[in-house]
Amino acid sequence: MNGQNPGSVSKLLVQICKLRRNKSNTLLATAGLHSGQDILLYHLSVEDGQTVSALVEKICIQHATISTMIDRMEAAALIRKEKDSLDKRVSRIYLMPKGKEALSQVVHIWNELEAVSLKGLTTDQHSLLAELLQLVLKNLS
Amino acid sequence: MNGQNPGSVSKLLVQICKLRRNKSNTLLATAGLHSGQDILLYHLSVEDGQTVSALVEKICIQHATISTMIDRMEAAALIRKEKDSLDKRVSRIYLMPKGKEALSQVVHIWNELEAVSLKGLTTDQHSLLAELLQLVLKNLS
DNA sequence: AATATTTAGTTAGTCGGCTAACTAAAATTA
DNA sequence: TAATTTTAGTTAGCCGACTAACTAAATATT
Repeated sequence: MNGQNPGSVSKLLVQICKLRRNKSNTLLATAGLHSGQDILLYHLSVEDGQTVSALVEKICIQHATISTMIDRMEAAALIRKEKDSLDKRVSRIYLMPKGKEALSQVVHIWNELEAVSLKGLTTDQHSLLAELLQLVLKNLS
Repeated sequence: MNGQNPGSVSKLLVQICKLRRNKSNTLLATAGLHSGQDILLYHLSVEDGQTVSALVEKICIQHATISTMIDRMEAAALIRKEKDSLDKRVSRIYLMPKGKEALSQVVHIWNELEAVSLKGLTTDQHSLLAELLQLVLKNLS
């Protein structure tokens, strides 16, 4: 199944994601975060007070998933959930001091992960990889 | 944070893995499998009757994770767990008919995922991508 | 105005993944 | 041989992710 041909890109992706995720988790743990919470905080840093639905779309996650996630992050004082005054169906999520603090560490963690992943690659290789991954991303979308 | 530079490979990887995983899950569901169970079955197809520890190493997973996974897959009649007669600590895992049947679908699913992911890429681009991902994988190992 | 439909989130239940703490058996070592 | 250490798996508890079924509120329709 794996002779001289280019090899399975899927398998490589699975392995890379597993390793990347493990590394990310251990780093995020030092910031008191769990896997995926970094992304939620990031989107709030771009725009605070977003609705749950808006976050769902940006993170590409299910309503059910983010719902419990938000509850846990609120319990951890990272964020705050508040009902919208006009539309009582919607909830808006706001960053809390502890969330902002974690966020500053998240940036470093992301930079470190990126640096480790691309160690030894030339700028051209980096660009090429990004381009090719863009194509793959488009194919899967 | 994201100007004209090559862009974050990490972000691309995260998005790709999320989409790939979703596609994989829906396909695997048609074979009666859950995420990750395909890989376990594959390794058993390479060598049946492996110990739990051997599978742990090959799949790069935690003992605890595979333990419950095996129980569930045994309950689903995909595999069978048997205590080794010589060393009573170890358990050996064997493919069951239902597992073999699912396996035949897994091959097709993997091929389809690979094809979808690489649609539109030339052979050169495919090779290049695999090479670059190999470098990233090595960096993360 | 009353009914139906769409939209926003939540809850229950399942699965993969992890860590930490544990049992049991084999292999070392004193 | 008896005590210690290592090895193999399990269990409990947590988190992210999903589907399916649900509540509640706003909007559309009749």
